[in-house]
Amino acid sequence: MTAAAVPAPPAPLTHAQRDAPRDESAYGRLRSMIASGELAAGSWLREANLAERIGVSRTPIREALSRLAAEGLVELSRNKGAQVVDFSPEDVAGLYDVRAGFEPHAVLLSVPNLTDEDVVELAALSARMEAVVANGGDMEGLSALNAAFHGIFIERCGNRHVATALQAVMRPAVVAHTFRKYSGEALRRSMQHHAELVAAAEARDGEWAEAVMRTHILAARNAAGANPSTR
Amino acid sequence: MTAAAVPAPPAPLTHAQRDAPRDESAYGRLRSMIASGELAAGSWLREANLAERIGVSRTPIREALSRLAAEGLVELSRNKGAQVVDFSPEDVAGLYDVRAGFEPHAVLLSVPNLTDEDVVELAALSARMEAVVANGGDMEGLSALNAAFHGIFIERCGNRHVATALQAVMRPAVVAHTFRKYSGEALRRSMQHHAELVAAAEARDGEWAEAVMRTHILAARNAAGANPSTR
DNA sequence: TCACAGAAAGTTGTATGCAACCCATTGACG
DNA sequence: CGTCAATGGGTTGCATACAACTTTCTGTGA
Repeated sequence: MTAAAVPAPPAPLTHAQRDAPRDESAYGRLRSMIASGELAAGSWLREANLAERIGVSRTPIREALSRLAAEGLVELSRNKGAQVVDFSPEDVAGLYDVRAGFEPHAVLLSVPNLTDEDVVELAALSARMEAVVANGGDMEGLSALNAAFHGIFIERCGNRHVATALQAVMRPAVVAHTFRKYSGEALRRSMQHHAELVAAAEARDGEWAEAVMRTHILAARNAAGANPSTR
Repeated sequence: MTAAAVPAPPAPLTHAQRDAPRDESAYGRLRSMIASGELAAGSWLREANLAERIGVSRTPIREALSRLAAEGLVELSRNKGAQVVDFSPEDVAGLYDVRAGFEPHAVLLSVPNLTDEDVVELAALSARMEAVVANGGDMEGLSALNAAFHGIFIERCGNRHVATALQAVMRPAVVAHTFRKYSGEALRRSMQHHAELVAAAEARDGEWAEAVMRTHILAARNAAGANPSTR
């Protein structure tokens, strides 16, 4: 990818950041229900049922479903309804393959653009994630922090459309699911990658950060049970 | 990017293909109105107004707008409405940069997977595009054919999420706008690229195709008035 | 027993009405 | 004259009602 000398855009917040912790909208509620597995993959989503569970009418449910469909989290069948997309191991592998091919380069571009405040925030997010892991749980919260961490690099790469493209393959549901499948060791290693990314960012060493990010994503692909040898 | 050995998925048709020529739904109508410039970039979209122009009630309009917002074609402001996103030259450059970094690799992966029928279809699409250019016009139709042409490569690359990610940066409105800005010479050169891609596909030479595609996209970036020297 | 037609139930797609909210104008007051 | 509050028009957000479609069940006939 050629470096686009786009002057830092007006901070297009990612979905994961904008409505990460508590989004009371029907869209946010549904998304978190999918991410948590409360709505199982492959299951049919009945609008009336969801409306009652969330406590709104069908109208906002329908808008949320169409938005989720555009993001690829659910699949709509005309006059038949929506179902949560079921990610096969091959699908998950494909998602991480795209990220592995894309995100490290975005990191390479972004490191020179990072402000001191960015680095401080990266360090803080890394520390918070380690704390969550130490307290042993809340994989959904961890997933949100992780999205914010990665989002900083992506937003600073100088091309806001990189975020657009990557968002399509950073499905919260899949990431949360991956975290849940992590072994204790894999989880600790993942946190170490974050710490090393912070170190590379502090050193403003883009190539180092690029390499760490590639490692990080390929390790995640493996932890998701989708390493090349098994498929 | 590592090649994902995903066994050709059940043909997830792209939006551009599924509803390219005539989509009578409110979503399709709105999308084509934006692509054609009938709804100017930056202008506010009033739901009641659109509903009347298209001849439906506000409900399907609202769903279409939220879907278009998820795709990044319009921007929603809560309680204020939607406006067509305005792509600055830097934005357009960023879009083509992402494509330049991504799509050639997808082509490299896809060429070995192309069936004879795929190659025939590619040749047919290329011929149809040349015919449209020879008849001198219908940039919207050309844009649809172009999307189908590129879509074949993307769908055959063995990773359906590549399509998901690329779709986010292949905005029909931008592509159509780029075509409109093409000079006659740039347009003919673009068609030549297509023909050369067909030749590379017939020869099953992935690296050749990859190189042509990279050329093709960078030429498009330049034609869009966004070559690096000018920004 | 099986196949098929018909009806009935359930679900989605659309239209409409009303409340909440934003914005601009206007008027009064300092 | 400038500032600020009230008010009105206009738009969006949500709830509800109804129409259209899909699926399933049931009953009849071979």
